[in-house]
Amino acid sequence: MPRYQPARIEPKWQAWWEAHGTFATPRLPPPGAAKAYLLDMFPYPSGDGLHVGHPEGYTATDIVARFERMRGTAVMHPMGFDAFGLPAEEHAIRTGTPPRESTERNIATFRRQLKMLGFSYDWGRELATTDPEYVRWTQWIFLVLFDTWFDPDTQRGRPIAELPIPPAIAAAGEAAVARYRDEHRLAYQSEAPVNWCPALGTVLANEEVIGGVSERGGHPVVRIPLRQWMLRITAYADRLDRELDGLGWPESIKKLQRDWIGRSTGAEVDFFVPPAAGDVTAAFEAWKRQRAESGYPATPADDVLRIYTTRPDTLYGVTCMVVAPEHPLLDRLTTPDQREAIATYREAASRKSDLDRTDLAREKTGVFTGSHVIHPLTGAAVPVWVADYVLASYGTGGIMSVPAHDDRDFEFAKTFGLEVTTVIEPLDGGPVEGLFTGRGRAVASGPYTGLETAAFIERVAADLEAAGLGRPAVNYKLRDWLFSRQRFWGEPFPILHEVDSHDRPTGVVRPVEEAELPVPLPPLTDFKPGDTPDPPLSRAGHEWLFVERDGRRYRRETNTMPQWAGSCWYYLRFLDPANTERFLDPEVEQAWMPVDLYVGGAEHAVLHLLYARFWHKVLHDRGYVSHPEPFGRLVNQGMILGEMEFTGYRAAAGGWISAEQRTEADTPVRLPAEQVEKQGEHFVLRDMPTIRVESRAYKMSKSRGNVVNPDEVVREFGADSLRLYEMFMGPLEATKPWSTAGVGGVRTFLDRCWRLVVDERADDLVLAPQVVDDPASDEQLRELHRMIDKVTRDIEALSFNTAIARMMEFVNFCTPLPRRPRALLEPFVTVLAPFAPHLAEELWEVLGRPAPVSLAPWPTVEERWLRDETVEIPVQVQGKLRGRVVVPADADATALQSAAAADPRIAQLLAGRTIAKVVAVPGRMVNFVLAKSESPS
RNA sequence: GCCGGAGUGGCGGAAUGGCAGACGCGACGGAUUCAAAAUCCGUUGCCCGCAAGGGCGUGUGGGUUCAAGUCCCACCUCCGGCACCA
Repeated sequence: MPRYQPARIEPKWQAWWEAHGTFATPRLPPPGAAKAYLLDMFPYPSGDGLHVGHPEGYTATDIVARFERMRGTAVMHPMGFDAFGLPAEEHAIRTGTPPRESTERNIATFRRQLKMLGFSYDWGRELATTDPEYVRWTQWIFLVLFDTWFDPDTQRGRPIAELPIPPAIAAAGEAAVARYRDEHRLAYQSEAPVNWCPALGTVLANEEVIGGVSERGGHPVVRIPLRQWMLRITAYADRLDRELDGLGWPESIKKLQRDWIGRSTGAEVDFFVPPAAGDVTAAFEAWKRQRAESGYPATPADDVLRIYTTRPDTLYGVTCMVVAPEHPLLDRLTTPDQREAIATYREAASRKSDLDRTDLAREKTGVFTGSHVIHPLTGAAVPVWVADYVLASYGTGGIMSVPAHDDRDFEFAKTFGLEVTTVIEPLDGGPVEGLFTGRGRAVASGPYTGLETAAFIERVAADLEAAGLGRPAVNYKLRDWLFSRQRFWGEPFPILHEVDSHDRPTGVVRPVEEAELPVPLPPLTDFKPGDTPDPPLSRAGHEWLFVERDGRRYRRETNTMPQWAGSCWYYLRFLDPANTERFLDPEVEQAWMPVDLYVGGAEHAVLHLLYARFWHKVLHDRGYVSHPEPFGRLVNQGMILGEMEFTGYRAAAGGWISAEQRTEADTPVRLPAEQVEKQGEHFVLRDMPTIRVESRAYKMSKSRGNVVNPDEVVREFGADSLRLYEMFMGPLEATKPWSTAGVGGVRTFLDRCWRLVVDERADDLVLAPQVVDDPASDEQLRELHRMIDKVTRDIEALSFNTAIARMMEFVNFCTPLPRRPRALLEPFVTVLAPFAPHLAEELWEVLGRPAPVSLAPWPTVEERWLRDETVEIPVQVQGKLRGRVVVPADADATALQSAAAADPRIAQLLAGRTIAKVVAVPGRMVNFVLAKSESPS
């Protein structure tokens, strides 16, 4: 009884492929062969094992990989693990198990599950970001960043040794030069405010802080400054933005990245801060004269309040200035009688996380500093306020407030009763009362009155620059990348801090020699965070912590890198995973890069993809990689939701309550599909049709209990069924709900494929008696070649659902055939192979062909079988379908028309009518348009 | 609020401006069977009709076109993301 048993054949072929090295990739593509680098976003090996979302993208790339291999392309298709990360560390804190142990266990689970699904990875290239050899090169790349400065003139990263040293610095000695270099490196240290939660003893990410307290436990969080490693990604902001242009990425993802980078153009303008005593006008005039001579300074002295605006055309509408609570000039601007109010406000602001401060629902707050600055164009005195809606970290940390033409300024002015001065009118129509944020024409703007926004901006920026009062400027929302974490389970920084005889840092930093890499994690038994934001590594033994070099004593950097570090370059290491001499052989890099197809979830649209592009560009600038961009084509697989659910609501008082009337007090109850029916737009209870029921699929989650486990699906249906189902569900990029019945459907299809070839009633595994060596008929060949053609084109377009539908049609065509020619079945099995590789290998063997079908040549489509001799053409009268005629495939418009007119039914409809026009599209359709008022009734 | 994406049978979904609903699930009917499972064959958008046939139909309202799910305008709903960036 040889039925289709995936549990028997799947492990068999997985073992076969492994034993024969079927998917091992050579170091370089063979001469003359095309190459394809097909990459999945490697998973974080969580303790829960694989989720059904993982195999969706993995199957898609695997089908392409197998397809390309069969077409003779050299395929790079690797897999690895993004294994540093928080969950392993928290598990370690709870259980005392070292993170490396649990991580290795989880990787073993993931590896087993991935192999169970028959993906054609070259497992010889497997890597984990936690492998000491991998960490070695991650640290090495950090040292490249440390050794690089960004030359704004050429827009490229260059070796720090090439950084021009200003004469004044050079004259100040070696220490000053070293400091100057440190300030220009792409990896640099700075004091940055972080969210410190004393109760949890850890620093939290912004996302982990809600309403000023920790997400977990609800403990207070304070903002404290901490010395952090930063990466100067902002230097590359412009290139990261512009170089998205040529990429084959979804436009939506490009836009997300552009919005994240947030490039805006406008102008910087200096407002004069008058001296506390003396003649303000005279001082202002003197300042202007001085500026006209010296020009606009790159960094503002403390006699000006510098602001950035995207709308310099609203300069005449400024009614106040607002600075961030952290603004450096705030002390100087605060008058004695306002000192206390300002101090209180600042203190309150410092306690808030960024998240609270940007809560839109909140009323605007602020305090007047008591002082005024002088408007550079009008000479008017403008009051200066402090408010936390202005962010210290963007632009200059201060703004000019134009209530008439900016939402936030308008709201602020309303709250505090400040003046609103209209200086822009819409191009169409007259003045607008109150707020108008659009572009338009300037009014009451001195010499600029009457200019339209664009012209105004251009002129005023040029005038300001000529007068040394401002200049055109570009700003980015993107901030430098805070790169250090106070965590154990991450890559240690290959950095040494010089210490004095009392182990106090001298401020001198020294990179670890390349030959000494990797810097290993120290052995620790206690991973718990402490009472201070000191990283766990600071509790390492002295033998790890302190080292001597050239007679000086150093303490190791005890922060670790964030999880993103490893995923920034893994796609490069896959190409040359065993190289002990360098991170990647340039010959190999040039042969395989860039990645031709990168598939993964949209949750990485910004961070991972932006960080990886940044590192790649630095490596490119420094000559280590040949392409400026790593990922040529990107596709995001859609999310797989849980099964569709029907939810009714039980009223607190008892009985059902209709879904649209429910309140928080009513209890949701999950209903079986039989109790529900559709009525018009909504689902209702079958027994009580007045009660509406919600129908929706939800994201899979443990708490909802709708998580589908791939192990169970494979056990019940087989890996090929899981692969095929996930591809058949719908378009790769769409969000779609899981349906176990649907898995059963594709399993039935695979059963039918099996029976097409195998005799199920025999005792042994033998060919079905219908399988014969007859030549295939013309009709059969047409069916076959059309199927091959469609599947080929659909794989190229990643439209796997329709490719599978076409294969199903082909099987439906073959099943009733009493004689099934091999010439039909063998090409079908090869076409099936990328989708259901185990079944295809087994059928290939039953057909008596030499394994593996996985490397058999992809069948060629013969054009002549795609053409029909006759076609059925729809005939319309007045655009309505009224009949069909069969005509030769090459019939022209005239022939079509006469054939259609000859059809009895059409002739009857046309009898006695005046034909105004006939539209005949050869091979498509015929439409008779009747003269007006003559439409048949 | 802003920015994406999507609205097509009971469900998942097909459809270069040219026969709406391919393919699958479910449902119904038949064959097979002592029976059931499995399998095979068929029907299945809605309404009227015994039928032939006819009418309606791709979120809503308008428009372009011989012809619109597809193009244009306005709106509604759902999903996802961002969110005081001056």
